Amino acid sequence: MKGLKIYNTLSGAKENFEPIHKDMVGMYVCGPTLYSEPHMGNMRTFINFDLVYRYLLHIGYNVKYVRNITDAGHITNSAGQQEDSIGKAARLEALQPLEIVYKYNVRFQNLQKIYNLLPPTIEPTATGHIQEQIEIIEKIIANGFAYEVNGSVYFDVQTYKASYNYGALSGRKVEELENETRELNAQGEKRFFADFALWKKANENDMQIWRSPWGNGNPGWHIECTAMSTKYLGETFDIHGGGLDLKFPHHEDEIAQSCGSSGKSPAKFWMHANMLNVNGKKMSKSLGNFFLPQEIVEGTTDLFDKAYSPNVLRFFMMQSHYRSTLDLTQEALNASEKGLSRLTEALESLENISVSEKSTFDIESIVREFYAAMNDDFNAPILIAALFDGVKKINLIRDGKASISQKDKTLLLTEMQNFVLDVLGLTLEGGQKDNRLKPVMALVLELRQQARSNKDWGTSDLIRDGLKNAGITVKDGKDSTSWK
RNA sequence: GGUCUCGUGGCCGAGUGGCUUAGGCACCGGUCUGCAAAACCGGUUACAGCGGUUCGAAUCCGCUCGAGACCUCCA
Repeated sequence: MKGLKIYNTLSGAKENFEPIHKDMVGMYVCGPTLYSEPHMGNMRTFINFDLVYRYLLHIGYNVKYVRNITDAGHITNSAGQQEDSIGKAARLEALQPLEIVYKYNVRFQNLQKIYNLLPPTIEPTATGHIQEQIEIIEKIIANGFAYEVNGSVYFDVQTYKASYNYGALSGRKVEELENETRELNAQGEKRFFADFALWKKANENDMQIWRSPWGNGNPGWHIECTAMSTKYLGETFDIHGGGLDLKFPHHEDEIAQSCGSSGKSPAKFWMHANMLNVNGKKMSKSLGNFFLPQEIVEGTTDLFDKAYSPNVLRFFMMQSHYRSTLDLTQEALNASEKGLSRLTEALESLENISVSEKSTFDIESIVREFYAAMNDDFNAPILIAALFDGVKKINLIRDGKASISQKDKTLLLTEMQNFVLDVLGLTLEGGQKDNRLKPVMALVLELRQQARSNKDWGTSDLIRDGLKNAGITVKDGKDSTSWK
């Protein structure tokens, strides 16, 4: 019992978290569909679950973290766009689906490094698990919850509904689902409008086709997650996560598939990360209001007039709770940039702070706040507030207005580093100064100090302005001058 | 149309019955400083509206207005 509470979408309440197997946690998170570049909104979900992963590790769990890569079923043509006849003719330019996936996966993996995401234990692909998907479909059919029509297999929601609660996760009732006329040629094959495809018969245009007991085709939209989570984590595991937009139908259908095949609900805890908004609206490809994680780091997006480090983006996201929507604005990013800088600088100065006999503050209670915040459903904003409480104390001690004992200093330093670096996944950018630059700067600042001693303000300011143009800020302290 | 969520001070954003100065940024005042910046200290501004429950509500209930999500691939 580590005191962690997690909001479970299944129950709609925070519940005490106890893993199925002592000290072991199995976590599955729905990953990206790599038919195009992941945007910042996609990244928010992965960053939030990275926080979950990091905190679970920090409090001592052995975590198996599975996050899939969808590379089948959704990709119909080149780059997911309308294919023109000329492009089709040019064989060299026509990309195979897996070429597209590979291309964007390389970028996605790079983004994970840039944004300091810990790699999952495994990132399995849908195409690598076709056999497993087929086997689960066979089980579902054998249990009477699916039927085959014309080389396609559909999940039988009405039959399922008689034994299980379809809508357990999303709270939806089948009767209330919109029964709209959808322009799907398969619509006529379904016994019931809410039935969903487990296996689809191949079309002539399909670029990905596999053999199955029902003929050539490709897997349905939801079965891959059931197959891969079952394979790597078992029929029942601890946490299933994903974006809020996947709650229905994707996650609801995963539950149906698991119950329909193994008779067991897949996950004890369902966690949903909320959306990233731009001007109050969900960032999405279809709305076109998205930007790429790479663009914002490089400052090449039109939405902002400057570049921000991935560290700032991460910190910005950590300042809101994962279950809340978050509105991205330039002003908010600027606020995060400054706040983060104050936090990391305090952390650096803590290392060099001098100690006294006694502490003015109750350091242990501050540290307890860190854990209390994260134990309360990963409340990172509260954690950050507590960290800034530490910042304020550190600055007071540094200015000689308060004191800290060696023991407390070690405690505070260790825990603040733990939470800032390991849990929040931030990095100390200020600490990456070029070693060759250090002596040069020391020399330059020495010359400037001499000028200042001689009241030669012209030379002093010339140096200061020149350094500023070079991107180096000179900070005149009480006794010494520093730079960054 | 159906289901659901949200509306907090200039901005972002926690908080779900009384005690949080939440926090960050901005702003104002002060300290420091050759000046400036940076640092530091202190301070102002709030709970969409109306009604109800309660000794007491930003927090519970109802209504109104507004925003958004899902119902179709979607993090």
